[in-house]
Amino acid sequence: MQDAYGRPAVSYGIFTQFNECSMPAQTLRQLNVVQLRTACSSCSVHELCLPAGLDQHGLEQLDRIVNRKRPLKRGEYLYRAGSALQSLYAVRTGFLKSSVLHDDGREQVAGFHMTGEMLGMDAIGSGKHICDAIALEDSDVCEIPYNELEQLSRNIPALQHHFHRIMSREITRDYGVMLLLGSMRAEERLAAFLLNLSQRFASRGYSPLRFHLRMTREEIGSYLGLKLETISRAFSQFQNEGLVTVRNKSIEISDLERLRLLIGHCSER
Amino acid sequence: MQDAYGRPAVSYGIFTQFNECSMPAQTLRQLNVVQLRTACSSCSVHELCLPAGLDQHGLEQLDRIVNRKRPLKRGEYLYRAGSALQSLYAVRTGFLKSSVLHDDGREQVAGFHMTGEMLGMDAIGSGKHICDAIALEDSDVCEIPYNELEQLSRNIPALQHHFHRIMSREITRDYGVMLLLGSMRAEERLAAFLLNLSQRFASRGYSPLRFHLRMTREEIGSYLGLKLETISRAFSQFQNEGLVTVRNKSIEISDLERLRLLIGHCSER
DNA sequence: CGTCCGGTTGAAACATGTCAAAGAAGGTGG
DNA sequence: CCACCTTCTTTGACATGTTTCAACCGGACG
Repeated sequence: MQDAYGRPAVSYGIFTQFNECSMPAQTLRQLNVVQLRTACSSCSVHELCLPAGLDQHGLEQLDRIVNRKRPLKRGEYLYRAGSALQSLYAVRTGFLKSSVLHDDGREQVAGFHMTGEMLGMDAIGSGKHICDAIALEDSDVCEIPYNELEQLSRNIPALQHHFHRIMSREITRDYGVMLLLGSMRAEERLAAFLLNLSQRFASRGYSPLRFHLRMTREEIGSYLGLKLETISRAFSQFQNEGLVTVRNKSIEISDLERLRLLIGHCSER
Repeated sequence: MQDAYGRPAVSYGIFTQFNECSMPAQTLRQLNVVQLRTACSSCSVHELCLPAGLDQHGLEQLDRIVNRKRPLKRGEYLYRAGSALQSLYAVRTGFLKSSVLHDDGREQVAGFHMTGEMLGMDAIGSGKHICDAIALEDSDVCEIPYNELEQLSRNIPALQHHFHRIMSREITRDYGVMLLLGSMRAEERLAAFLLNLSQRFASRGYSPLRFHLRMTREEIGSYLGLKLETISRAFSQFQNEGLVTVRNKSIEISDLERLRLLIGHCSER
């Protein structure tokens, strides 16, 4: 069972309807209070954000600290640069970006976040977030109060280790982006970006070959260190070469292998 | 008391001589065994890598797990991409780089590391290092077995929190590099780089205005996503404009303020 | 003393950015 | 449900910044 975007239907309780109807805010808030304790143990995507080796007792303890935030509408901020660290967040459904703002107004998209991914670790160092996190579509996130996570992870080694791994993976991801920004040309960057998305969709049970971009060309460009026109041209180029079929924000990868080969073979820069 | 590079003399026991004389390797190794237990508590730079709130007991426990590695010669690897995670490392003296290698041989320098900075966190996620760490000058590092650190940090909240902060700061640093690579032009990048070095030297008690670069133009270029010729030209440009005086690898910043202004005011890219 | 490595500089090539115009998509309110 | 408005996207022509290629310099080192 899949939706219009080729996403497998994920059941996540009565929250589903919140994205589809427009309840008055008042009702919504009341329901949320009830929802605050929604259990990780019954979450359909918990294998994405929780350690495999977590036993029943550990799960229960975690359930006790994890809250569900009010669903975010497209364009809403999850947190803003400068705001104090309260919690880390795990994406339950939806799609977010985080972006760093330079003093002079330049924006650099630092990452895109999808189901099962964790946000907010940038704030642990200084106690303040250094980037904005913004929903690119209506999204639903779990909130993990940071202090309680730290405390709990002292008692549950598996959780502790898992948390370290998540932070470390953020670091390695960043290194990958640096490699991309520092040494690839435009088409390579876009190919790498598409392949990365493809792989992330695939590991969540979506099609690796057909997906919808949730972000604009400008946001892709910002992430890849390019202008939106360059992104647009690169897409056209890929399409002309029969690598992908682009129709607005829907992408179909026609030749995954050639897309892979493109990286590292189109220049020696 | 300063050395030829304007660095304050750091006393760190009998190890000092290892950098200055050339003992037979055999003798060296024997001495190292004795040195393995060199105490953090007596380390002159421990305020750089250890939490402020660590009490005497905590320090002693940490001393028990931290080893001193054999000093690295210039050009030696601390670890290589692909090697299994054993330990994290704190730079005691010296200067290292970490670099990611792309399949096709392209190298991207992901960071430079100086006294008090921690390396190796990239490996926690997968259990393997994803980058090479190479000494750019003779260096001396402390080795912190990762498993033991994880265990110890469960018992010492201050240590745990400190470790999280260090990882988080690595993430925010990476975001800064992404901003730089993604949205700055060549001269801005170099200015940002120099200012960053300046500030790091300053916080270690060295001069913020005069310092020696430990890396080549090519390594700077790789870090900044530019070619070595571009770095060279940018240095010449800065010199012509009276911003810095460059003589080989020695840098003197003549106009810190104008260097700062340069970032964000030379383009709107 | 010659060689090698790192650095500098110039000229030309090239990739990407900039500016502009026009078209398509998507959301909003009547 | 349509019309309008805004935002996003595409494409072209041109400008610009950075790379590429090549020559040369100077210091370090055997």
